[in-house]
This record gives sequence, structure tokens and C-alpha cells, in this order.
Amino acid sequence: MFCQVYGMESADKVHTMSQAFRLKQSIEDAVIAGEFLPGDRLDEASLAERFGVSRTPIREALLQLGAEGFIDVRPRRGAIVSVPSPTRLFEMFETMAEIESACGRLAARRLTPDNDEAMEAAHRACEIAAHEGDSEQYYADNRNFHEAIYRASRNSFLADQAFALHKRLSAYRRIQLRARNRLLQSLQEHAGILEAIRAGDEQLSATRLHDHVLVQGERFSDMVLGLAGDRRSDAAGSRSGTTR
Amino acid sequence: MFCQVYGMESADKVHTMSQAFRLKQSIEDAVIAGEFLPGDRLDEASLAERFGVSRTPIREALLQLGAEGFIDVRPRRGAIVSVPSPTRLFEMFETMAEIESACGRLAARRLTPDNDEAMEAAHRACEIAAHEGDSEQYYADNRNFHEAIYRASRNSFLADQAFALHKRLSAYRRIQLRARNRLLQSLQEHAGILEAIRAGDEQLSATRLHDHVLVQGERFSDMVLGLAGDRRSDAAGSRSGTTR
DNA sequence: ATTTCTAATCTTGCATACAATTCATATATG
DNA sequence: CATATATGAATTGTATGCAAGATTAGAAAT
Repeated sequence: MFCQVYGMESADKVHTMSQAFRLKQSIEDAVIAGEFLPGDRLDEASLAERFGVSRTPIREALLQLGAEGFIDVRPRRGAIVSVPSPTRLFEMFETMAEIESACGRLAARRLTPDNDEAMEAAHRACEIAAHEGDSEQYYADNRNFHEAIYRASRNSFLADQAFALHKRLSAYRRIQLRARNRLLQSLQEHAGILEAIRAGDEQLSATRLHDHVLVQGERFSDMVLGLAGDRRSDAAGSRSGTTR
Repeated sequence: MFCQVYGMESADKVHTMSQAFRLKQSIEDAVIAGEFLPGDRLDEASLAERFGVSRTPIREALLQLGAEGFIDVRPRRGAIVSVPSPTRLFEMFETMAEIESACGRLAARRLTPDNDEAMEAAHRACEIAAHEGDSEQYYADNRNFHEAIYRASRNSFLADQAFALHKRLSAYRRIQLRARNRLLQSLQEHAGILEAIRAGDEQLSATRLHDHVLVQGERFSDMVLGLAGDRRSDAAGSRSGTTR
């Protein structure tokens, strides 16, 4: 389980960091770990007590997480773990698909031996986890594989955006990977993606990554739509009724 | 001309908003307006005095802007307006190009009469400004045109991402549009983009938008670098020294 | 004159206190 | 019985104070 914020500049600077930054990480980790579920209130006083600090750094952490879109901070009404509507969730996956495919396109164009090696290593780790049916492990290795692709784009800004969105979606991805079939299918898709990038085929890389990501969103939407009604009437732009 | 933060849910909620949120807007506006230049320190005490509030809401605003990547907040060392390196700046434009082209692709696929009309209106406004050579006005209308495309993607999350990045790059875009030739060229590109989207040609829409955005990044890089030497020597992958 | 160490000053980080608003409960009213 | 209103409790927003780290200036030494 682990941090590595954006750069990867956090690990070595830990002792320099203020409490607020540490708390931000801790709270984010707790959310990702599923300790706080979507919709849960993040009460300032409780969190302050839990971490043994005053409300001030807690507030600062929450506001930052809110600015990143990780949680929902409504003025005067406290913070809650975001509960994206099925529509919103689909939109997030669709966006992720576009960003990842952009990474893939650039990776195909600019692949270096270093990046190739990193992707290969991550892919092999995924293979092992998949064949052992260890979905938790696969979840972690899968993340590394995707991050390797982000880096291979050789655009650190784009990679940061991809990291961030990947994190925001991690909760939903995890649930989704529990299905064993999906593990092996995912692995096969990875192989195809790797192949396309190595061949330097930008278009194919982009398409395969796009589909690989979007299929998760679709599966998840289906899963969710089964039960939940639509929570958000006000949210965003013009309610985009369909989105597909 | 104005704000509209993410959703467009801000305008009507202004009176409900806390000071910290208003300050966030004000500081951001000041930065965009060029009142604080890249590299300038954003001193908590001075800002507090300027806005007639205590440091607390100022801090909260700064931390949020930092989380959005708009400014650089270094623990214990204060906040400064981000100074992206030429490399980083190019990466940002490249990312913008990818995101915008994604918007264009989706817009071509999903175009509705409403969105068509909005784009048309924005385009006509650009025409007027361009022919009058009013670059400030064109700057504003150009923004509306692009935002109309974001919305036409009918993916509000993607649109939000696009808005945010567009804002972060606005300072650089503005400088860049001062060149009169560029105004008319930009306008022509807009026409081509509109045409492609209307034709429902996803690929062409994406390509034209991509080029339209990237050419700005390239021009700007050239301008900054003088000779465009290093552009992207260290790019990506490893330590992303700057920003955040 | 240059460098290094020290001390004073300035700035940020956190805790506490209080004010303002929302939320919940209960009471009144149709 | 349902709805509306009012009152009290809980929670968030902002101000202030103090402690700790960072920056700068100055003095001492080479």
C-alpha cells in the first residue's frame, strides 16, 4: 500500500513536511483504503481527535483534498467523500480513457529502453498475480503497469494528471477487479497494449488503452446502475443525460 | 467577462460562500490578470492586509490554489506564483492539446443543436474581435469558443479538466495572442475546427484541435527559449522538479 | 575582502477562542 | 396528522497568539 504523491518527491521530504501535508496523505490513504466510504462525512473534530492535532491542519488538509476533487467540501456544510453519480463516474472513466490513450500515443512515439523495461517488469508482475488469482496484488501491480505507461509518455505533466485521476478512480477499479475473469482479461489487454507501444503504433496503442480503460467504466456503471438512483440533479454543466 | 469556476455553480452561490473561497477567486484572478508575476511571493500577511482579513482564510485560499497546481506552496517557505520551466510549459501545452482534441472528438460524435449554436455564436464573436484587431477582446471570445467546445463534448468532467488547464495557461496564451497575424490565423483554425466537428469527423476534429493548441505552445516555447534549444531534454519520467 | 558562524528578525504552522451558520429536536398551529 | 416555526446543540469559519523553522544581517576569523 502506498503513497508516492505526484512527483515522487514526497518520500524523501517527509521530515520537512508540515502536519497538514502528512494529514492530507493520511486522509487520502484512508479514503482509498475504503475506511471512509463515499458519502461519509469527514468531521473536522473527529479527525482532529483521531490524529491528535487541532482542527486547523485538518481543515487545511481537507480543503486541499477538496481542491483536487478528491472529496467534496461544501462551504459551511462540511466535507464528505465524493459520491459521483453513475453519470459522473462514467464521465470520469471516459476522461481517464482519453488521458491514458494520450499517454499511450506518446509512449509509442517516444519509447526508450528504460521505459520499455519498466513496463515489461510491471507486466510480468501482473502476470504472476493474475495466475495466482490474487486480486489485491494484481490491483497493486496493475497500478504500477499503468504508471509505467504514464511515465513512458515522457510528459511529466500529463503523467501527473494521469496519476491523479487514477487515484481518484482507484476505489471503483478495485471493486471491479475482484471478478476473477476480469483479471485474466485485463492481463491480456495489457499484453496487447505493450505490443502496440513497442511496435511504435500510436493509433493502435491509443485505441487499445482507451478500450482497456473504458471497459472498466462500463462494467462499473452497469454494476452501479443496478442499484443506485441518481443523486445529483444540480451537478455540472448541462446535465448530460446520456453520455454515450 | 468572468469567472465561472468549475461547474458554473459558483455564480448563484456567491452569498453562501466563505471568505476563503472568495479570496481564492480573487487571488487567482489577480494572478491571471498578471498582477502577480510568476516567481512573485504571495505573502500571507500582505495579502491578509490587502483584503482586510486575517491570515487564516488567506492560508486556506493559498493551499487550495496550491493543490490545483496554480501556485507553488512549499512547506515553511511560503507560496509563489508557479514558474514552469520551458520544458514544463511545453508539457502543459501538449497535455492541453490532448485534452482539447479529446473534447473535439467527443463533440463531433455527440453534437447537439444547442452546442452547435453556442459554438457558432462564440466563433462569430471571435470574427468581429479579430477583424477589429482587438486582441484583448479576442482573448476573451477565444476562451468562450474553446469553452463551448468543452461543453459540446457532453462530458462535464472532461470539460472541467479542460477549463482548469485552460485557466492555468491563460497567462501564456494572452501574451501569445498579441501578435496580430496570429489572431487571424487562430480564427481560420477555429473555422476549420468548427467545420470538422459539424461534419461529425472525429479524427479530423481531434487533429485540428490538437494542432491549434500545440502551435500556441510551440510558438510560446520558441518565444521563451529564443532558440528552442533544449525544449525537452530532461522531459518527463523521473523527478519532476517544478510545480508542486 | 571573503567566508563562516551567530544572533536577531521575519514568516509560516498550529492551537485555541469566539462568532456565525446549519442541523436537529421539539413545540405550536392549521 | 402533517406542516411550519422556533429554540438549542453541533459544526464550520475566522481571528488571534504563540512556537518553531527560515532568512537576513552582522560580527568574527581566516
